[in-house]
Amino acid sequence: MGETPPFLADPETTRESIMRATYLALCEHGYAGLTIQRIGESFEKSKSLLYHHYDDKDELLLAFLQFMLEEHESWVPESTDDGPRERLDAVIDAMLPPELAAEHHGFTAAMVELRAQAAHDERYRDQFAEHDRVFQAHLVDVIEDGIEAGQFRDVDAEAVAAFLGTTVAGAMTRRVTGGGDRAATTTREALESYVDRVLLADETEAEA
Amino acid sequence: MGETPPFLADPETTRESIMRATYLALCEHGYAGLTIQRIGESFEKSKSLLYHHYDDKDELLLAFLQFMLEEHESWVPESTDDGPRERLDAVIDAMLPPELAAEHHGFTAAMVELRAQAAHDERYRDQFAEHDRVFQAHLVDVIEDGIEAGQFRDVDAEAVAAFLGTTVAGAMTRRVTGGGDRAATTTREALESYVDRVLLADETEAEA
DNA sequence: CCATGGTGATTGAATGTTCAGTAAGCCGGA
DNA sequence: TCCGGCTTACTGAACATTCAATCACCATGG
Repeated sequence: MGETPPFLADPETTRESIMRATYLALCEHGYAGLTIQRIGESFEKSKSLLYHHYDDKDELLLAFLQFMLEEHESWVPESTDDGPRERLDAVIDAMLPPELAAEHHGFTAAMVELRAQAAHDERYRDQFAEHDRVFQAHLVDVIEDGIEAGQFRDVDAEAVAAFLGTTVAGAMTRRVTGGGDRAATTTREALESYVDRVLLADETEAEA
Repeated sequence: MGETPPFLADPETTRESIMRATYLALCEHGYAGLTIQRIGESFEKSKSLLYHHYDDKDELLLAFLQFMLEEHESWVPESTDDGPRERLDAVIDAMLPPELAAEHHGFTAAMVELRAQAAHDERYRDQFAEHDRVFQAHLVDVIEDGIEAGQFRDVDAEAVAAFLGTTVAGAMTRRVTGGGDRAATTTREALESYVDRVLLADETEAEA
């Protein structure tokens, strides 16, 4: 424990340092076990300083989600070198890696917990709605590029992206709240076959 | 607010009454806002009596989940009259109704929150793993019946059921944590088309 | 008279939040 | 260069609240 994604490795401002501490505390204790005290313990400065920068715990966590979303946006490799199919696989891989490393597990679990807060808190709901929009827009991009490149069938990209996003969200949730990794791996296989069927059906139909 | 499913309508034992109170409090306040006090307020007897019947809050909630699962099992209509396709649609409808009534919304949201607890609590994880098993077994039943009846293609029922279950879980989650009902309705449409494609492909292939 | 079901007041711990105060930079003027 | 005032970063201790859990006590039927 103590690993962070690269953009959190060596924070330069105090706020970045707080984001890092929040990340670490979330991974270690989950949202349910997250207290200001615990964030303070992963923080080189004092606990009360958190209140100097953020009004309250919720504002801090919302800011954390916003921060992660922004970093995530500026982090997507955008490797247009590969073909559309490879790019699509890469996106799914990023959200649903075949083997969930121990450190990633804590963070994934915490994100599932955080998302659940959206069920009764509008601010979280807005935040995750935006997150979903960004993720889905990315999927739409990849799919439409594939269509223009003549590699994918001329499907409704929005609809396919929404479906993929929903299924991936379900698999992420199940992976950490139920049957374990098997839920994720079988979902990946099923998605492969779905993509084959729906997006690459040209060849399949040609075979028929 | 104040509506309950039929099996909770008029509790006969004190324990059933506690389950009912828990249900009502969960719908009204969500898991995040659920306190023993609030359960007590939806309960005709006193709050301390809860501790007479359950050791602590967690035991009560776990018992509640177990209770809901058992009632749900004994509640499935098993209408074998309809065809396999109709039965499958009915199952999906039950989990993902096209219009989420206000009262159902609170309960769905609470279940999403409750499931998120499984991310850091093994007892909840076991509970929801069992829930998923039961639900998926039901789907497998319907699919296998459809295959035997010659209405569905000879697919891997386990795999298809797992995929459906995951997607439905994702849609339920998104419905209450993000984009609202649109996530659920588009997912339903996509699932329809998936079922057409994967399970009923005989006719489609015949057309080709 | 005691076991079972039930009550209202109380407590103790956890935790978010505040606050008075210190240290450290910054800047314009003498 | 040094000084005074001003602002920002930061701290430790205390405060206020929430909430699960308990306790002493009551009632009623067998």
